[in-house]
Amino acid sequence: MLIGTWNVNSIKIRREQVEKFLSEKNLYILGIQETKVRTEEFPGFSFKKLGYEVYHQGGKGRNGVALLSKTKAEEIIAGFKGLKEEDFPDAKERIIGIKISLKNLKELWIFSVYIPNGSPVSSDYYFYKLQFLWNFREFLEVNFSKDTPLIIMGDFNVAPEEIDVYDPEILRENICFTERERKVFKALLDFGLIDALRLKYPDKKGIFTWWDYQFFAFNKNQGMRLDHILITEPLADKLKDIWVEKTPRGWKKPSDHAPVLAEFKF
DNA sequence: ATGACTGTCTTTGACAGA
Repeated sequence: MLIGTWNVNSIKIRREQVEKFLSEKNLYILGIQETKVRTEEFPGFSFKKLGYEVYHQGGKGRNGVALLSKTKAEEIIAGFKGLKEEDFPDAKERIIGIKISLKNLKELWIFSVYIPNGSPVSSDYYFYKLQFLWNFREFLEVNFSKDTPLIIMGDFNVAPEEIDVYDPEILRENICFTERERKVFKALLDFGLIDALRLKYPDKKGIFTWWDYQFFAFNKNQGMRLDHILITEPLADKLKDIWVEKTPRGWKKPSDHAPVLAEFKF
């Protein structure tokens, strides 16, 4: 079963690319980030006609997360499910989760998340990002355990390690690669989450999911690995392979992010 | 060279993104 995550940077601009991608890859589940439309403005019909159930939470012109699934959700979570919600007013535009039931796995939770960017470093917004990540860990502690089958995928806006950026010296303490962000991301993993790509390819260099629109960054493969698929231990031996699908980043009028796909044996 | 790109709205410039 193939699942994926893709920050599309506007579903209005990228709708046809997502349709094409879904048809070509026959994805079972796709998590989408940065739809940039209100909840009710999501073009659900385009994906329903391809056989997907559609779940979306968005905001006016920004944020917005969706899950497209071949299986109907049994439960849906939007945002932090009440945990310190007053401190994180945009959480419902950044976190969506569904519980589905599969033949060999009767309870699987899947999340599509879009962590705040946090730029500029040391601004109020930067500290909001750090607190958002920390609250996400608390949200997991309250609602799940490390033994729950969980797939948390999306744009975390953090490159965890030096091999996850094209040049750690140039980018050191730049947004998405500061010590503080990397520490909080590690703390999130300490809940019991595994970075699926590093489970399969612990040392492989040059794997990125985002490239700046400027500076011919994609042609030079000057990117960062900001989009992740995190899984709990019960799913580790079910992961067959995981990779970044770079092709859509080379299409005309691309998103600045490429999809990450994972193949599971469910 | 405080640049370079892209998408959105307060739209014909400002801003956010990463």
